[in-house]
Amino acid sequence: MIRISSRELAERMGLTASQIRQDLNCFGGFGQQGYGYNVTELHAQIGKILGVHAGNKTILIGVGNLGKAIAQHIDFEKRGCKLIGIFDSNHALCGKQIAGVTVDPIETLEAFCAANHPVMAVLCIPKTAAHDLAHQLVKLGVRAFWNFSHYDLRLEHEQEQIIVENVHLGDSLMTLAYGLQHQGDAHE
Amino acid sequence: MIRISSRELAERMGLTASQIRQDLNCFGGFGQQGYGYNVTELHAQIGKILGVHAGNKTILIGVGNLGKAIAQHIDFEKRGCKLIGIFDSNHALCGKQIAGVTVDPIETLEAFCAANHPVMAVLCIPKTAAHDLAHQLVKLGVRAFWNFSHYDLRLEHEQEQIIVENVHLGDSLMTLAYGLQHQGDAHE
DNA sequence: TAGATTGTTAATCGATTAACAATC
DNA sequence: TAGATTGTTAATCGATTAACAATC
Repeated sequence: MIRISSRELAERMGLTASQIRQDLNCFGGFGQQGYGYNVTELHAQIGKILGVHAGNKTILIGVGNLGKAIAQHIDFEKRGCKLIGIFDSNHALCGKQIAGVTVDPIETLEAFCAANHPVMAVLCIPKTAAHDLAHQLVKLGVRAFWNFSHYDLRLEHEQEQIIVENVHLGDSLMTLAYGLQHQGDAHE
Repeated sequence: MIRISSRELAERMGLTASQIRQDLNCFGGFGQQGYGYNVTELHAQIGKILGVHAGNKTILIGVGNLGKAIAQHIDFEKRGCKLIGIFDSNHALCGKQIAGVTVDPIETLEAFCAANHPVMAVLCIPKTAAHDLAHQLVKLGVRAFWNFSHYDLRLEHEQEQIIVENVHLGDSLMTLAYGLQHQGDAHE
C-alpha cells in the first residue's frame, strides 16, 4: 500500500477522519490534498515524533514472573528503548541471562548507573519497595519510569521533569468485571 | 480511618474534589453533608458497583512468559474473576499447575466451555491466532476478553454485547520514549 | 479541468471546574 | 446553633465533529 486517506485510517482505528487530520496536523502537514498520506513517509514521521529510534538506555529491576515476562515479551528496541541492565535483590537469580542481559545484584545498581547513565527504569518490584527505589533512581539520574508495582508513583525533581507510566493491570481486569456486571443495563 | 472528605480523596488521587463528588453521585449518594464519606461503606459500595465479588468464570489461553506471569501475578479473585481453566497448544506444557490450575491442551477447550460456561477469556497468544480464537470463544459463550495479543480485537454479537480490553503494553512504553524525547519542550 | 482529500476554522458536545444551597 | 461538607446546578474549558476553502 502506497497511500492512505484520513477516512480509511479512521475506519481502521475506530476514530473519525476529522480527528486523524487534526491530530496529525498538530505535528505537521504530512498529507497532500487530493491524495492523502504517503504510508511510508507517515510511518517514518510518526516514528520520529515518538522517538522510536532514540535507544534510551533502560534498566529493569525485579525478575519475578512479571519482570521476566516483560523483559522477554516486550521489544524494547522497537519502542525507542535499549535494555542495558537487569537487577534483583535475590542473589540466586543473579548471573542468569534474560533477554540477552545478565541479572546483577541490586547492590551494584548505584555503580552501574554512575558508569552507564540509564535514563529509564522498569519497576517490577513489590509496592513496598517502589517509592524508595524510585526516589533513589531519580538521584542516580533516571528520568522515566515504567512502573508495574501497584504503588502509584508521583515523582518530582527540581530541575527536570520526571515521567511516569503507572501500569495497573488490575484496573483493566476490573473494568471487564464491571462491564459484565452491567451488561444489559440501559443505554447500551 | 473512619471517614474521608471529597477534598482528601481528591488529593490522594490527583483529582479535584468536584470530580470526586460528581462521579460518586452518578452511582448514588454515598456521603453525608458536613461529615464526608464513611470509608468502610464507600469501599463496600464501590466494590459492589465494580462487581468485585461476582467471581466471573475465567479461562486463560497461552502459557508463554506473559501468560504465566499474568496467571501468577494477578489476583483474579480480588477483581471479580475466578480462573477456572488454562489452555495451551504446546502439549509439553499441559499437565503443569499454574496458579493452582492445570494447563490443558487447546483441543479440549470446546468441551470445557460446554461443561463450565466461562464468561471471560484472557488471551496471551500471538496476534496471528487472536482473531480466530476470539471469534470461536464468542460462539462458545465467552462475553468478555482481556486481550494481551498485539491484535486489536473488535468483536460483535447479535444479541449480547461483547466487552474487550485490549492491553497494549508497547504503547505505554512508547509514551515514555515520546516523553523523554520531548522533555524540555515548551509549555511544560 | 474535475475529483479527491487535505488543512483549518467554526459549531457542537461532553467533561471538568466552580459555586452554592441543602443539610448533617 | 455554627461549621463542615455534600449533592447539584451553572459556568468554563477542551476535545470532538462538521464544514469548507485551499490545492494537489
